[in-house]
Amino acid sequence: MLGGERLSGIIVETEAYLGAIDAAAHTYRGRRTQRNQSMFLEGGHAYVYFTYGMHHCMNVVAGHVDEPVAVLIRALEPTEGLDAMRTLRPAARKDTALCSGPGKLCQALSITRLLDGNDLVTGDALWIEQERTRGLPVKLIGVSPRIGVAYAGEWADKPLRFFVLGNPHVSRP
DNA sequence: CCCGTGATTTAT
DNA sequence: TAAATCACGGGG
Repeated sequence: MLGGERLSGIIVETEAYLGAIDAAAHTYRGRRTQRNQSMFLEGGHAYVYFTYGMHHCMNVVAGHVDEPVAVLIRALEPTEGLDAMRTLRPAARKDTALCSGPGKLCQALSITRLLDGNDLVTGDALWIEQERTRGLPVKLIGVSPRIGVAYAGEWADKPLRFFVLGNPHVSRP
């Protein structure tokens, strides 16, 4: 929600981060810091962090308490509040550039660290609902290695990115 | 391709 | 305390 208006989209691209064993995860080897502490919450909470001096990224915590696994939301197909999103993201020249990346979608929906740790099930500022007008056939789910984790050794190549095949709002095919 | 930008982490 | 890093995005 932003100023009483609802900004929303359908999740079309995600990546899984598997906790202490995953060299690409912020919680690799059980690291627990001020930044990543919300990854240790019960599943259904948000983990929002700030990086590169200008971008935010949003994750959905996916494990139980002290089991720090999460799903990074990498792209949305925007559905409500497109005009507000265009204002929030002046650099986006086409609507497919509004939410086609983890930093982009946070800018488009005004998601910042202020929302870190929020409950995405019961929240009224930031939440996730089941998408109920369109199903997604399993055959339309693409799988690939994760993006931007080349430093992670063997974990760099694991097939942990999932996206909707052919959807133009995905960050890259 | 290269660069901004600054919080966070990791090394002294 | 200091240096390096970074789950990115925009512009050339």
